[in-house]
Amino acid sequence: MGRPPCCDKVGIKKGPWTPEEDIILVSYIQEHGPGNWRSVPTNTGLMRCSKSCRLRWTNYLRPGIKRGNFTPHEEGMIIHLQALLGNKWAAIASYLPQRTDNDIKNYWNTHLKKKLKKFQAGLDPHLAANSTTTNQFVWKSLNEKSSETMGNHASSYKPISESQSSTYASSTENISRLLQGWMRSSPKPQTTDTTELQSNTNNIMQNNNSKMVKSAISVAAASKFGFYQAKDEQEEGGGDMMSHEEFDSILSYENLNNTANWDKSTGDSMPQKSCADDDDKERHNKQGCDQNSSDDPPLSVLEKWLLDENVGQVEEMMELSPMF
DNA sequence: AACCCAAGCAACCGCAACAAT
DNA sequence: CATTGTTGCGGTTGCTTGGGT
Repeated sequence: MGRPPCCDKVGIKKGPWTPEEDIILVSYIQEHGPGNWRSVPTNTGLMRCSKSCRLRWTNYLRPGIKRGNFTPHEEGMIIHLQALLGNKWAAIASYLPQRTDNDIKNYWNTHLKKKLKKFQAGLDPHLAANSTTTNQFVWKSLNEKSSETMGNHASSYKPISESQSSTYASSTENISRLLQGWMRSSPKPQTTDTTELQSNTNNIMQNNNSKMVKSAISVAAASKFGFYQAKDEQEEGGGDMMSHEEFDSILSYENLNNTANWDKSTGDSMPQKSCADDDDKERHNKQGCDQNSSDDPPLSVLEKWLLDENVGQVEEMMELSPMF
């Protein structure tokens, strides 16, 4: 009978995060950087446990998160990686740098499982017995299918490296979106003044933009895997966002200039916080900080194999599918 | 309009891994 | 080496929302 988990402590708030809490959290992280989550609730006054703060940051607030529909190619990647790695969502997410493990996990459980079942049901039993083979088959099938449905839109696909400015949402964009959603759902806002709140959000956004960075490994992976994204999707996401384009235009420059310092796994968006920082050295080493160095990233055998294999498959797919 | 149900997703929980002492 | 504290991960829950009746 040990002490209760931190989140069970009296006074710890649970449930959905409010925009105010998000702003407080982002402000704090912007100033101090992610990590040392233990101290976050204490220093910010947030009535949340450290785990909750970390989760909120990594899954929703950190810059670089892409939300919304998964592209057919992302689907394929997930299916393929799941077959290779199993339910290692964090590992899978590392190959889809714009997506969080939670997002991928949810998408797998709610969409892809069903799709796989559906496909497996119609497959040759010998093929279906091998999940890896099956999933790779499904990936191709799905892509072939999606290429049919995409039709003329196929030509509008382009590599992420050419359109990354709009694919990388800032943490403040996330807040903005949340704020708007929250305003929609709350006729009588809990805050004194939502205009002020939005103004605060904008301030944070502007401050945060200067620190907006992007993962070097993600760029490498994206270019190597040949991630593609539909223009339609970008446009679709832009409509409901306050000043989306405006911030995108700023981000596009910042992102490209801060590529090398982004630590995806910690969500560390602070370019000035180098990998050599004593505090984070171990964690960075463990989680692949070396990959941010100017040298070629050291890849595990599995990663090398995976990358090589996927390159082959992507190229093959690009040849086979009109989508690419 | 009211109710029911299923899907989707945000958030929580428990455990494992790791570092510090 | 053992203990303690912190962080990260994967499974699961439960709330919200949208569609159907």
